[in-house]
Amino acid sequence: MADRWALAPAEDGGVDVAPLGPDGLPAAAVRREADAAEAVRSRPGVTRWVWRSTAEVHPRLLATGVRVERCYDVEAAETLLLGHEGRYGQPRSAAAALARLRGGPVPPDPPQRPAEPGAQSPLFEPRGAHVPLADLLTVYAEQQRRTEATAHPDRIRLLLAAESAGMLVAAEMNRAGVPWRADVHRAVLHDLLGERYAGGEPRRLAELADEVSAAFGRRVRPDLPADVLKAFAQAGIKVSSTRRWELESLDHPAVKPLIEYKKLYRIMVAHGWSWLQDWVRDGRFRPEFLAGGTVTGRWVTNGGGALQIPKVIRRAVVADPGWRLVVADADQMEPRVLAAISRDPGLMEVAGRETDLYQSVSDRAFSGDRAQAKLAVLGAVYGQTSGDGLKNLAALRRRFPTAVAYVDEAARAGEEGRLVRTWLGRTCPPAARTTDDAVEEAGIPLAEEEPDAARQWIPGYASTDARARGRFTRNFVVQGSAADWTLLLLAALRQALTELAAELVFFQHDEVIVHCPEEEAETVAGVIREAAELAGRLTFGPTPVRFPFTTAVVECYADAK
DNA sequence: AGTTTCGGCGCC
DNA sequence: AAAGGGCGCCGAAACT
Repeated sequence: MADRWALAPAEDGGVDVAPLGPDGLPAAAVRREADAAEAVRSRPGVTRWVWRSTAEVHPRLLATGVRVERCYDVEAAETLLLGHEGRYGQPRSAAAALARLRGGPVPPDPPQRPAEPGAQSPLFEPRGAHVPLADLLTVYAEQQRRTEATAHPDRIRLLLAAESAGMLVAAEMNRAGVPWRADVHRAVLHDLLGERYAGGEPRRLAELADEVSAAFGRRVRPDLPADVLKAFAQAGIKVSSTRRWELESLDHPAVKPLIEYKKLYRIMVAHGWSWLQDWVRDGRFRPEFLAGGTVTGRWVTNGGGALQIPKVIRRAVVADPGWRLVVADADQMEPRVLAAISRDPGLMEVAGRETDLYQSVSDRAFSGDRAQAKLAVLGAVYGQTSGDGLKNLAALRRRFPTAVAYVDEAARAGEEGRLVRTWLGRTCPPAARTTDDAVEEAGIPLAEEEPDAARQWIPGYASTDARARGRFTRNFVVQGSAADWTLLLLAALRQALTELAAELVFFQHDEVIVHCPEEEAETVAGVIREAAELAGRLTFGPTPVRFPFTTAVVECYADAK
């Protein structure tokens, strides 16, 4: 039996701790201790810490170098369990869970804190009310009961453990930061945008704006869509937006400089000099990674746009001297996950090899046209409803009927308003009904004059448009099950890296970056591959599907592809 | 003046 | 070639 302890910060700045028995209840009296880090450090035999919120506790442990093997995050678990029970949108704090148990008024969750440019990752984040240890354990015991009441308690247990592991990894990555060379970043910006005039736009942007204006024969601001649309209209060209793919089809001399301007302008505003000022300190880019930030289980970042770093800017991600970046990408993750969850015999067979899956699919169903095969697979996963995608989808269905039927069924379930789950049981929010219905169902008393407060927590993706919702749930089962797998991957990787100096510094859906001493790099690359296969077995059980990674050992992120 | 929404595009 | 899923971010536009 694993050695489980619970921990809750006390109001006097100390911490309450208690050992837990197999039933999840305290096996001995609660102890008040002065310091959370010391309380953990002095109990190296504990294999899992149960606490309210990893974001609240873990950073202060990390600050003193204390390592936690595993945790159970009660609020992360509450979010997942509520979703599984079809009660998405109800307040998910431990305090709210306790209030529901006791039948008292349920406190709303605190509002999401916006990004704080320049701030370190949040250290002593109070998000959620203080909950005494005894109350926390009441909630925990009830969560265990709810877990056992599900159709697949083993999967839910794994999901809760994986999500908690994700919380640990996120906190550790937030502390580490991404190695970032501000000088290289500035050089890239200078190359792309030219020198900056005081108070004005950079030289290259100014030149392109002049070219656009010259082409139209009047002054046009290329960064203002309304101005651009008007200019095209005056030139006798009808265009409904200034999206790039639409502009590209136009025959007009302004198009080329306009597209170039928009590309560079985008880089300047999203990852330019002010971004550098805000988010990079002491050689590290410090975004705040939020595990479980989306309904599919994908992570998000709060601030810094860390999951959208443009390719050209990756030049600035450089390992420390004597260190390397191990950049690892999962190969064709989504179709491999679809093979694992649908158990389609043909797709499992091609996913059972480590070779390019899209090529294998195209050999079997698309006469060797890899691009078409890839479009067909992604179209099936994303719910493509028109164009070549439909024709390709038919070809895919003939050869891999069980796989396509799996996502079709997910789409149908979504359209009919049924719950849809990932492999481990993360659950898609139910379809939106009217605001009033949803409010009543959630049991939240709401003043008549506050309809906006209700709409606020009805997620936008819970669309009332049945077809849009079908596309969402179709994608949800694949994207979400992939996220299940990546959480287990991160947990396994974190565990395996403890013996090394290496640190996980970046994670983006199907890609990880480990920063490590040069001599550890090959070991790390192997560790990632092993973690991926272990995660595959843990997540999906016995399956022939393989989860290969492409790994590159580089000094600079931009050289990984 | 402050807050929310929109348009467009970066990443997967 | 065409426009399907998930996000975050920015400035401008559209509001209170």
